[in-house]
Amino acid sequence: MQQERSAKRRERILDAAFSVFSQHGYRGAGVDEVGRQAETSKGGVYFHFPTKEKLFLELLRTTADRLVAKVERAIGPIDDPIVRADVALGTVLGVFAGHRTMARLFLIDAVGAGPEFQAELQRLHARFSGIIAAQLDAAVAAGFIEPLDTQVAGMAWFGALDEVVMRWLMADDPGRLEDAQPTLRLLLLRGVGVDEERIAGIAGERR
Amino acid sequence: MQQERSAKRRERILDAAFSVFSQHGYRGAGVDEVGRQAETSKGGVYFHFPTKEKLFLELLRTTADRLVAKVERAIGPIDDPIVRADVALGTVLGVFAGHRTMARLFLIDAVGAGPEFQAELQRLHARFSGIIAAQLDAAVAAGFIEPLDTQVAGMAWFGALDEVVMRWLMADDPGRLEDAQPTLRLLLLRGVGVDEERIAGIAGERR
Amino acid sequence: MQQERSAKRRERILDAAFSVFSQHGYRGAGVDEVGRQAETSKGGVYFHFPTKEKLFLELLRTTADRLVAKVERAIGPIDDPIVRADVALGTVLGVFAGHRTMARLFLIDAVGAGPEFQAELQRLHARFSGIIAAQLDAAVAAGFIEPLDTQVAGMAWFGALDEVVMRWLMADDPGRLEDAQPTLRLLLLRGVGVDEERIAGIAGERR
Amino acid sequence: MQQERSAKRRERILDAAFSVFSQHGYRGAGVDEVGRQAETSKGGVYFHFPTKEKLFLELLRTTADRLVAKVERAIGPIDDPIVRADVALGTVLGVFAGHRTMARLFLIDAVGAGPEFQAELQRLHARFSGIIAAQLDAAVAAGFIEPLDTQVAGMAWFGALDEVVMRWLMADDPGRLEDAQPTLRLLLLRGVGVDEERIAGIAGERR
DNA sequence: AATGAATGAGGCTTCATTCAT
DNA sequence: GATGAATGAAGCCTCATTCAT
Repeated sequence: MQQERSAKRRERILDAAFSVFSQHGYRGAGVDEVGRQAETSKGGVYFHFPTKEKLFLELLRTTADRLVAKVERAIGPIDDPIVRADVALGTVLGVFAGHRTMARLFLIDAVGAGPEFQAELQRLHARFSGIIAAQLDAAVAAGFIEPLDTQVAGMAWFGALDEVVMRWLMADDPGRLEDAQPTLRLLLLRGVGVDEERIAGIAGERR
Repeated sequence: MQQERSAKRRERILDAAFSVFSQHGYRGAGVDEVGRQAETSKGGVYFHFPTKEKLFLELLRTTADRLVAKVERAIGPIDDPIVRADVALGTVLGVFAGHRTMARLFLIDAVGAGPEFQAELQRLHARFSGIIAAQLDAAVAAGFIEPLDTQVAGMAWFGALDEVVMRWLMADDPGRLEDAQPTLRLLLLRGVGVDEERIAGIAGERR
Repeated sequence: MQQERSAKRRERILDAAFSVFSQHGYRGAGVDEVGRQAETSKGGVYFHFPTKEKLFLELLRTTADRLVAKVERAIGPIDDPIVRADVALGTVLGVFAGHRTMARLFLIDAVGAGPEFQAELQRLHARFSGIIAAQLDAAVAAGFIEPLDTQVAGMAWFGALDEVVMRWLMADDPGRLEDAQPTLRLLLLRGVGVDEERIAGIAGERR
Repeated sequence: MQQERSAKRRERILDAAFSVFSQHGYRGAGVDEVGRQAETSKGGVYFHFPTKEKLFLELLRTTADRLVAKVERAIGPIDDPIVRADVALGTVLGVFAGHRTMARLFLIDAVGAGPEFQAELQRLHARFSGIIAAQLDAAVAAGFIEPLDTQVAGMAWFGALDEVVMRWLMADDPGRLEDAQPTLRLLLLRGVGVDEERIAGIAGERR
């Protein structure tokens, strides 16, 4: 019973931390504020997490897990690796579009949290570009596209997505993030060598 | 004479600020440390710059100016817009490759420096993606590629570049950044619809 | 329990602030020193008061309240407005005589604390001279003295008192402040037109 | 020739110091600002005065000298000590009325300038109240008023004047300082025992 | 478990003073 | 004589962390 309560409190703190870190960055975020948003006290936060940095790390890990899980759920039932890559991209785009603050947390820095944290962030980026790269590898193996450096391609995909989202985040008059998707899809799929006909097919399905 | 000395000192401070901000981010950087690296005192920094934020802003502006100037010098004598875009990308890549710290400053964000700074950073990203977009517009006008949303394409190019550089920056064993260029070029040029033959031509010239 | 402790600490800080501000003036007082004298840390002070200025303001307000209350208690049971005025003056004189530092805080100014503070100081002076003026008004109404500008008279009384106390505060060999009271009383009462006989009566009572 | 220029520059610095100290108090005044208002540099100030405190002290002394000289010039041709006292008071009032800033410098503190300065300020107050006391002594000797503690009376006079001026200085809507003079004169002269008839005579002359 | 008071290192900034030119 | 760049101590304030209750 109390365990439950405790776990719930922990969760509330993570949620609050998410919100605060997203808005102020690691260095700018205050533990006080996290406590306040979690409807707890500063001491409460320190009961559940030994350190501001550990709190951030855990936050990053769990949030990343949720996001990766969501992507994997989305591409699970799909066979065509090209479509899988496209859906992965679209899913991430969609999540970010719906959660501006999460986007900031992931895409905007967290400089100042020490090397341990930087490593975690890198791992996160690597997971996403790795998912893309895996689909591209499969596409190469299936003969759908010519061989290429899929690692770099994965990074490029993720980076392109990242920038578009970031600019949208910062814009005064954002418009709809989804409007950028067709161009992005065309650019990226064509970039790795998918022929135009197939792209048109994919675009058609998901219109 | 003194003016010269003063100007030189100012420059030294900017250099030091560059280094310190790059390593610790805006919030994490200390004015004390900037002074120390500039072989000056804290007060010396404040004689030349009224505020930590203003110092950062000026740094950003002047560094951006230098970089943009370098890119424009590089593409100046070239006519073919496709080649220009490629050269612009290559130049930025090269500069970053030679200055890891500058790359961090530009690409890793600096949450906590206030909205004025965020705006400046956005302007910077916009300048670079704008340069790309301009070349793509010219290429469309010249009939080299099919029409597309060049704004989004510019962002995507810059973002792809950004991510590749970032990952290289963070890698334990970086390898050579230039090795990623052929893949990136292929991906991006093919992505906007440049035909493979022309890409091969460009790649050949610059090999 | 904790509330009590906290309140007590708050009080200790106010006491310390009182002492430090009195000795160094607003600008010259250091928050560090306030903490030290309160047997707390700088942070402790800032836990209870958001700002040096707010601390000063609160100090001023509460001390003024106490002083006014004391004066009002002293004149409460007295009917004759002339006597009331005299007692009010005597009370303030007595309090100052017993608390040199408080006197400095009230009478020596605190340039540099911002307009909000200046206003509060003015309000304080106005309260005291207002109390005097009220008694004089009553005395006029009762026909004990001729009509006169009681506002100016109140100021003059307070100012005369202020200067005498100040000089006593600053003197190398202060002597007893109370020794000045008979002269002051004579001067001020006669000044507003109280006849000598009545003055002698008052002076007799309180000798 | 150059001596003249130097002396003139010194004078300009004193003038500027006067203005700056008046506005910000001792602690709040900046040497930089003094230099700027004197159309000189900080270094220039330090060439003429070894220290901020010495500058302030000299300023105080010379300004006081001027003021005392003015008072003495005003009362010089007058014989009746009562009138002399009254004229002295009126002169000071008039000067303050015309120079709000000077008034602040003299009447508002200068806490924070160290004991040497406090002593000087005291000396200044003592000079003025001494002038009054001297006239009162003469009046006693001449049999115009009954004997009394003229030291205390002098202080009281100066203090009353001080407070009235201060309140006028701080008021939102000051009105004319001179309007307070009749009440003040009546209060103070009657206070020391001048009979009403004579007061009426004095007041009549100067109306 | 939780609270919130307390701590103290460290951060940005100001400013009196010095000194090379 | 004068300038203004430079110094560094000191000031106000923030905030991660600890701890008595």
